Amino acid sequence: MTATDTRAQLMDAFSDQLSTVGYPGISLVGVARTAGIQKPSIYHHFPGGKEELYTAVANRFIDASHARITDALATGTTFEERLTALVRAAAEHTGTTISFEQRIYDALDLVSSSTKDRISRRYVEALLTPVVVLFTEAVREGRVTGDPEFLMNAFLHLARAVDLTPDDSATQIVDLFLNGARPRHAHSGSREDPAG
Amino acid sequence: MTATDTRAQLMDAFSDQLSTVGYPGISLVGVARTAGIQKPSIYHHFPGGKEELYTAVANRFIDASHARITDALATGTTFEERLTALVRAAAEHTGTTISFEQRIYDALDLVSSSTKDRISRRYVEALLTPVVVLFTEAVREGRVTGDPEFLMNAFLHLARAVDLTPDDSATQIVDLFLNGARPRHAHSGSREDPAG
DNA sequence: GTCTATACGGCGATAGAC
DNA sequence: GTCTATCGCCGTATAGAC
Repeated sequence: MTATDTRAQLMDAFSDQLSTVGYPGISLVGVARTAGIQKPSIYHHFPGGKEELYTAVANRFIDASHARITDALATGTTFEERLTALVRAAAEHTGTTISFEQRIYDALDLVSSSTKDRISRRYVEALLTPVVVLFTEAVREGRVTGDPEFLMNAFLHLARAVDLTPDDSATQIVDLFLNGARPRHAHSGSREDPAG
Repeated sequence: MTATDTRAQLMDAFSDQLSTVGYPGISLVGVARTAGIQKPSIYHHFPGGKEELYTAVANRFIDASHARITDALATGTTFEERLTALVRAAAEHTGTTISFEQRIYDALDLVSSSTKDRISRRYVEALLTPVVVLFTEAVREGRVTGDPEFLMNAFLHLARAVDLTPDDSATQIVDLFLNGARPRHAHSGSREDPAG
């Protein structure tokens, strides 16, 4: 087993514990055992200990999410398709339990301020800014109205509702975001007729 | 200082720590010091220790939130006003830091299954069911379309976007929820190309 | 790279005095 | 009701052998 494998296994184990118990609840001895080594060996791969392990995991998550977002934006041809792909991308790292992304975010106030600043900046640049850019263009093209930052914030919050209704809720959520919950009067409705 | 005061102060201190560091990160000695007593005295008021303290705090939060929701639903005369009041009620316990409600929820997987079951059931009955009922009636009356549970879930997620834009975002969020982000009058802008 | 052994502190929880 | 004293466990982190 090469060093890279052990390093990756440590990050995997740390991620699992982060998802379930959160940063303060993580036990490094449990992380080490899951990775098949003893606790002190962690400090060979991550001399900074728990916080360096967190930094590595957070950065890896941000990079992976950024790639998913970029793919989602490149995949869809229409605006709706891009939004749907974004919701699905957000759903990928949203398990049946607590969101991994939420745990990453929660831990920011529990690490050093330099780590917090570094991760926060990368988070905004890699995950939020692309969505803001998308909505800025969409507003300019007249597809949606409103402040792009507000739209980004609202859309990402709404997208987190996807995990609880696994059917085909991505399209439902995009439809709700674009057209609202109110029944559409008259023509061009892709929904069923309003009752009562 | 009466017993009730100390008990309430312990719950306040526990709530503060729960908001900032989450359940596993809470230190009972810190909770005791904040309440002005020593650690062992906690067990006089809460013989069950950390978990009983959590149960008390969670139940108090659920009761207070249920009251806020009931008030919100009673205050508004129109459907929109009720939704706006709900968003504002949700924003009341959403500080600049991490949501207290999220911390309550996160801790459910870290306590005994009986506690989890009890809190979860009260949570659903007191906080989710009233919103489902509201949407069930709204669907029947034709104000909105869709599955009431999906609408409840989407609305509550969207309502959590309120804290980051403190202006008058409650009405913005309700407007987005009801009418969507799409411009309502298609002839006002250049929408010659509805596709990507 | 990984190990054994250990230092040092904080944790929840208990016993028993007052 | 609150205290002092203490138990046993687990936490991160380090030292040093191999």
